[in-house]
Amino acid sequence: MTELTDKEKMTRIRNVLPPDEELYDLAEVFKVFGDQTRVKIMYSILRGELCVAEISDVLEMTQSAISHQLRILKNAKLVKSRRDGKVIYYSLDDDHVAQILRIGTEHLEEQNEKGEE
Amino acid sequence: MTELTDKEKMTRIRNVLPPDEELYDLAEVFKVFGDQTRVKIMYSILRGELCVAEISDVLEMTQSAISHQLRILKNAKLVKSRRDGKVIYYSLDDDHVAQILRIGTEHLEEQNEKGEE
DNA sequence: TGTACATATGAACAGATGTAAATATGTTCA
DNA sequence: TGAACATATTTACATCTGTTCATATGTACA
Repeated sequence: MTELTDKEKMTRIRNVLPPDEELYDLAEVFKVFGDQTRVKIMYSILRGELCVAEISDVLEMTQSAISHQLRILKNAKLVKSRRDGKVIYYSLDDDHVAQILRIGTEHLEEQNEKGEE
Repeated sequence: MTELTDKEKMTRIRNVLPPDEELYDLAEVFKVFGDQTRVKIMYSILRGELCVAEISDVLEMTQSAISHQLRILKNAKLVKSRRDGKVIYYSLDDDHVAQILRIGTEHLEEQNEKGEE
Protein backbone atom coordinates (compact mmCIF):
# COMPACT_ATOMS: atom_id res chain seq x y z
CA MET A 1 0.00 0.00 0.00
CA THR A 2 1.87 3.07 -1.24
CA GLU A 3 0.93 6.62 -0.25
CA LEU A 4 -0.44 8.85 -2.97
CA THR A 5 0.86 12.36 -3.51
CA ASP A 6 -1.75 15.08 -3.86
CA LYS A 7 -0.92 15.28 -7.53
CA GLU A 8 -1.49 11.56 -8.01
CA LYS A 9 -4.77 11.78 -6.11
CA MET A 10 -6.02 14.55 -8.39
CA THR A 11 -4.93 12.67 -11.47
CA ARG A 12 -6.84 9.59 -10.34
CA ILE A 13 -10.02 11.50 -9.73
CA ARG A 14 -9.67 13.26 -13.06
CA ASN A 15 -9.30 9.89 -14.76
CA VAL A 16 -12.49 8.58 -13.16
CA LEU A 17 -14.55 11.47 -14.49
CA PRO A 18 -16.52 10.77 -17.67
CA PRO A 19 -15.13 12.57 -20.70
CA ASP A 20 -15.88 16.27 -21.01
CA GLU A 21 -18.20 15.77 -23.93
CA GLU A 22 -20.36 13.35 -21.99
CA LEU A 23 -20.57 15.69 -19.01
CA TYR A 24 -21.50 18.50 -21.36
CA ASP A 25 -24.31 16.46 -22.89
CA LEU A 26 -25.52 15.46 -19.45
CA ALA A 27 -25.72 19.09 -18.35
CA GLU A 28 -27.57 19.91 -21.55
CA VAL A 29 -30.19 17.26 -20.79
CA PHE A 30 -30.74 18.53 -17.27
CA LYS A 31 -30.92 22.08 -18.60
CA VAL A 32 -33.98 20.96 -20.54
CA PHE A 33 -35.56 19.65 -17.34
CA GLY A 34 -34.75 22.95 -15.67
CA ASP A 35 -37.69 25.03 -16.82
CA GLN A 36 -41.10 25.22 -15.22
CA THR A 37 -43.00 25.21 -18.50
CA ARG A 38 -41.17 22.14 -19.77
CA VAL A 39 -41.64 20.32 -16.46
CA LYS A 40 -45.35 21.07 -16.67
CA ILE A 41 -45.51 19.78 -20.23
CA MET A 42 -43.75 16.55 -19.27
CA TYR A 43 -46.06 16.05 -16.31
CA SER A 44 -49.14 16.72 -18.40
CA ILE A 45 -48.22 13.95 -20.85
CA LEU A 46 -46.98 11.59 -18.15
CA ARG A 47 -50.15 9.49 -18.29
CA GLY A 48 -50.72 9.65 -22.01
CA GLU A 49 -50.23 11.64 -25.18
CA LEU A 50 -51.75 15.05 -25.78
CA CYS A 51 -51.75 17.35 -28.80
CA VAL A 52 -50.28 20.84 -28.80
CA ALA A 53 -53.62 22.59 -28.45
CA GLU A 54 -54.55 20.43 -25.47
CA ILE A 55 -51.26 21.18 -23.75
CA SER A 56 -51.78 24.90 -24.38
CA ASP A 57 -55.22 24.57 -22.82
CA VAL A 58 -54.02 22.67 -19.78
CA LEU A 59 -51.16 25.05 -19.05
CA GLU A 60 -53.07 28.15 -20.16
CA MET A 61 -50.21 29.35 -22.33
CA THR A 62 -49.97 30.45 -25.97
CA GLN A 63 -49.63 27.83 -28.67
CA SER A 64 -46.36 29.45 -29.74
CA ALA A 65 -44.73 29.15 -26.34
CA ILE A 66 -45.75 25.49 -26.05
CA SER A 67 -44.56 24.69 -29.55
CA HIS A 68 -41.16 26.24 -28.83
CA GLN A 69 -40.74 24.22 -25.68
CA LEU A 70 -41.90 21.03 -27.38
CA ARG A 71 -39.20 21.47 -29.97
CA ILE A 72 -36.57 21.81 -27.25
CA LEU A 73 -37.94 18.72 -25.49
CA LYS A 74 -37.95 16.80 -28.74
CA ASN A 75 -34.40 17.79 -29.69
CA ALA A 76 -33.27 16.51 -26.31
CA LYS A 77 -35.15 13.26 -27.00
CA LEU A 78 -37.27 13.67 -23.89
CA VAL A 79 -40.46 13.71 -25.90
CA LYS A 80 -41.60 12.12 -29.11
CA SER A 81 -44.43 12.95 -31.49
CA ARG A 82 -46.92 11.22 -33.72
CA ARG A 83 -48.98 12.83 -36.41
CA ASP A 84 -52.65 12.00 -36.93
CA GLY A 85 -54.01 14.17 -39.72
CA LYS A 86 -53.60 17.80 -38.77
CA VAL A 87 -53.02 16.97 -35.15
CA ILE A 88 -49.65 16.06 -33.63
CA TYR A 89 -49.63 14.11 -30.42
CA TYR A 90 -46.74 14.30 -27.98
CA SER A 91 -45.68 11.77 -25.36
CA LEU A 92 -42.62 11.04 -23.23
CA ASP A 93 -39.84 9.46 -25.26
CA ASP A 94 -38.52 6.83 -22.85
CA ASP A 95 -38.96 5.68 -19.30
CA HIS A 96 -35.91 7.57 -18.03
CA VAL A 97 -37.83 10.81 -18.34
CA ALA A 98 -40.55 9.71 -15.95
CA GLN A 99 -37.91 8.23 -13.64
CA ILE A 100 -35.97 11.47 -13.43
CA LEU A 101 -39.16 13.40 -12.70
CA ARG A 102 -40.04 10.91 -10.00
CA ILE A 103 -36.65 10.92 -8.28
CA GLY A 104 -36.50 14.70 -8.45
CA THR A 105 -39.88 14.86 -6.76
CA GLU A 106 -38.75 12.35 -4.14
CA HIS A 107 -35.70 14.45 -3.44
CA LEU A 108 -37.86 17.49 -2.86
CA GLU A 109 -40.20 15.60 -0.56
CA GLU A 110 -37.32 14.22 1.46
CA GLN A 111 -35.75 17.64 1.81
CA ASN A 112 -39.10 19.07 2.92
CA GLU A 113 -39.42 16.38 5.56
CA LYS A 114 -35.93 17.11 6.84
CA GLY A 115 -36.81 20.79 6.98
CA GLU A 116 -39.85 20.15 9.18
CA GLU A 117 -37.93 18.36 11.92
CA MET B 1 -69.14 4.91 -19.10
CA THR B 2 -69.92 8.55 -19.92
CA GLU B 3 -68.14 10.51 -22.64
CA LEU B 4 -65.98 13.41 -21.49
CA THR B 5 -66.20 16.81 -23.11
CA ASP B 6 -62.88 18.39 -24.09
CA LYS B 7 -63.28 20.84 -21.26
CA GLU B 8 -63.77 18.05 -18.74
CA LYS B 9 -60.76 16.21 -20.10
CA MET B 10 -58.56 19.31 -19.67
CA THR B 11 -59.88 19.87 -16.18
CA ARG B 12 -59.04 16.30 -15.22
CA ILE B 13 -55.50 16.56 -16.49
CA ARG B 14 -55.05 19.89 -14.75
CA ASN B 15 -56.23 18.32 -11.51
CA VAL B 16 -53.69 15.50 -11.79
CA LEU B 17 -50.77 17.91 -12.12
CA PRO B 18 -48.82 18.61 -8.94
CA PRO B 19 -49.40 22.09 -7.56
CA ASP B 20 -47.59 24.93 -9.33
CA GLU B 21 -45.25 25.55 -6.43
CA GLU B 22 -44.05 21.97 -6.48
CA LEU B 23 -43.44 22.06 -10.23
CA TYR B 24 -41.57 25.30 -9.78
CA ASP B 25 -39.32 23.80 -7.12
CA LEU B 26 -38.74 20.75 -9.28
CA ALA B 27 -37.63 22.89 -12.20
CA GLU B 28 -35.35 24.82 -9.86
CA VAL B 29 -33.64 21.61 -8.76
CA PHE B 30 -33.07 20.46 -12.33
CA LYS B 31 -31.80 23.92 -13.22
CA VAL B 32 -29.02 23.30 -10.73
CA PHE B 33 -28.16 20.03 -12.47
CA GLY B 34 -28.16 21.87 -15.78
CA ASP B 35 -24.67 23.33 -15.75
CA GLN B 36 -21.48 21.63 -16.88
CA THR B 37 -19.38 22.92 -14.01
CA ARG B 38 -21.86 21.76 -11.41
CA VAL B 39 -22.22 18.36 -13.06
CA LYS B 40 -18.45 18.01 -12.99
CA ILE B 41 -18.33 18.96 -9.33
CA MET B 42 -21.00 16.41 -8.45
CA TYR B 43 -19.21 13.70 -10.41
CA SER B 44 -15.87 14.53 -8.79
CA ILE B 45 -17.29 14.02 -5.32
CA LEU B 46 -19.40 11.01 -6.29
CA ARG B 47 -16.94 8.55 -4.73
CA GLY B 48 -16.02 10.60 -1.71
CA GLU B 49 -15.63 14.07 -0.27
CA LEU B 50 -13.16 16.62 -1.59
CA CYS B 51 -12.22 20.10 -0.39
CA VAL B 52 -12.66 23.24 -2.46
CA ALA B 53 -8.98 23.45 -3.45
CA GLU B 54 -9.00 19.84 -4.61
CA ILE B 55 -12.10 20.38 -6.72
CA SER B 56 -10.51 23.48 -8.26
CA ASP B 57 -7.46 21.36 -9.06
CA VAL B 58 -9.42 18.53 -10.61
CA LEU B 59 -11.57 20.80 -12.77
CA GLU B 60 -8.76 23.29 -13.45
CA MET B 61 -10.96 26.24 -12.56
CA THR B 62 -10.53 29.17 -10.19
CA GLN B 63 -11.32 28.75 -6.51
CA SER B 64 -13.87 31.54 -6.79
CA ALA B 65 -15.83 29.92 -9.61
CA ILE B 66 -15.94 26.61 -7.73
CA SER B 67 -16.99 28.27 -4.51
CA HIS B 68 -19.84 30.10 -6.23
CA GLN B 69 -21.12 26.86 -7.75
CA LEU B 70 -20.77 24.98 -4.47
CA ARG B 71 -22.99 27.54 -2.82
CA ILE B 72 -25.65 27.01 -5.46
CA LEU B 73 -25.37 23.24 -5.05
CA LYS B 74 -25.60 23.56 -1.30
CA ASN B 75 -28.62 25.87 -1.38
CA ALA B 76 -30.36 23.27 -3.54
CA LYS B 77 -29.43 20.61 -0.98
CA LEU B 78 -27.58 18.57 -3.58
CA VAL B 79 -24.32 18.85 -1.68
CA LYS B 80 -23.38 19.10 1.98
CA SER B 81 -20.22 20.30 3.69
CA ARG B 82 -18.10 19.51 6.73
CA ARG B 83 -15.41 21.69 8.20
CA ASP B 84 -12.10 20.29 9.42
CA GLY B 85 -9.97 23.18 10.59
CA LYS B 86 -9.40 25.57 7.73
CA VAL B 87 -10.55 23.06 5.18
CA ILE B 88 -14.15 22.45 4.13
CA TYR B 89 -15.03 19.12 2.59
CA TYR B 90 -17.96 18.71 0.23
CA SER B 91 -19.92 15.56 -0.58
CA LEU B 92 -23.25 14.67 -2.19
CA ASP B 93 -26.16 15.37 0.12
CA ASP B 94 -28.37 12.34 -0.47
CA ASP B 95 -28.58 9.33 -2.71
CA HIS B 96 -31.09 10.92 -5.08
CA VAL B 97 -28.33 13.09 -6.49
CA ALA B 98 -26.25 10.12 -7.61
CA GLN B 99 -29.40 8.41 -8.89
CA ILE B 100 -30.36 11.35 -11.06
CA LEU B 101 -26.85 11.57 -12.48
CA ARG B 102 -26.94 7.86 -13.22
CA ILE B 103 -30.34 7.84 -14.91
CA GLY B 104 -29.43 10.92 -16.92
CA THR B 105 -26.29 9.14 -18.11
CA GLU B 106 -28.30 6.02 -18.95
CA HIS B 107 -30.70 8.11 -20.96
CA LEU B 108 -27.82 9.56 -22.98
CA GLU B 109 -26.31 6.13 -23.60
CA GLU B 110 -29.63 4.72 -24.74
CA GLN B 111 -30.20 7.62 -27.09
CA ASN B 112 -26.70 7.18 -28.49
CA GLU B 113 -27.37 3.48 -29.13
CA LYS B 114 -30.63 4.31 -30.90
CA GLY B 115 -28.78 6.85 -33.02
CA GLU B 116 -26.24 4.27 -34.18
CA GLU B 117 -28.78 1.85 -35.58
C1' DT C 1 -2.05 39.49 18.44
C1' DG C 2 -0.63 38.99 13.70
C1' DT C 3 0.45 36.32 9.69
C1' DA C 4 -0.69 32.74 6.49
C1' DC C 5 -3.86 29.95 4.46
C1' DA C 6 -8.71 28.15 2.91
C1' DT C 7 -12.94 29.55 1.55
C1' DA C 8 -16.77 32.90 0.74
C1' DT C 9 -18.82 37.01 -1.11
C1' DG C 10 -19.93 41.29 -3.99
C1' DA C 11 -19.90 43.80 -8.26
C1' DA C 12 -19.76 43.86 -13.07
C1' DC C 13 -20.04 42.11 -17.58
C1' DA C 14 -20.75 38.91 -21.62
C1' DG C 15 -23.54 35.44 -23.20
C1' DA C 16 -27.64 32.49 -22.91
C1' DT C 17 -32.78 31.82 -22.38
C1' DG C 18 -38.08 32.14 -22.48
C1' DT C 19 -41.83 34.59 -24.24
C1' DA C 20 -45.02 37.18 -27.35
C1' DA C 21 -46.22 38.73 -31.93
C1' DA C 22 -46.35 37.98 -36.55
C1' DT C 23 -45.88 34.88 -40.11
C1' DA C 24 -44.93 30.47 -42.47
C1' DT C 25 -45.66 25.56 -43.23
C1' DG C 26 -48.35 21.62 -43.69
C1' DT C 27 -52.78 18.98 -43.71
C1' DT C 28 -57.76 18.15 -44.60
C1' DC C 29 -61.79 18.52 -47.02
C1' DA C 30 -65.20 20.70 -49.91
C1' DT D 1 -57.52 24.38 -55.99
C1' DG D 2 -58.59 27.19 -51.95
C1' DA D 3 -60.37 27.91 -47.33
C1' DA D 4 -59.86 26.49 -42.58
C1' DC D 5 -57.32 24.62 -39.08
C1' DA D 6 -53.08 22.79 -36.31
C1' DT D 7 -48.53 23.44 -35.60
C1' DA D 8 -43.84 25.47 -36.48
C1' DT D 9 -40.65 29.17 -37.10
C1' DT D 10 -38.51 33.91 -37.08
C1' DT D 11 -37.54 38.08 -34.84
C1' DA D 12 -36.99 40.95 -30.99
C1' DC D 13 -36.49 41.87 -26.32
C1' DA D 14 -36.27 41.66 -21.31
C1' DT D 15 -34.43 38.70 -17.91
C1' DC D 16 -31.37 35.46 -16.01
C1' DT D 17 -26.72 33.06 -15.43
C1' DG D 18 -21.68 31.94 -14.94
C1' DT D 19 -17.30 33.78 -14.68
C1' DT D 20 -13.58 36.95 -13.30
C1' DC D 21 -11.52 40.25 -10.30
C1' DA D 22 -11.12 42.22 -5.98
C1' DT D 23 -11.99 41.78 -1.33
C1' DA D 24 -13.88 39.86 2.98
C1' DT D 25 -14.42 36.22 6.41
C1' DG D 26 -12.85 32.63 9.20
C1' DT D 27 -9.39 29.38 11.21
C1' DA D 28 -4.76 27.80 12.87
C1' DC D 29 -0.56 28.54 14.80
C1' DA D 30 3.60 31.00 16.11
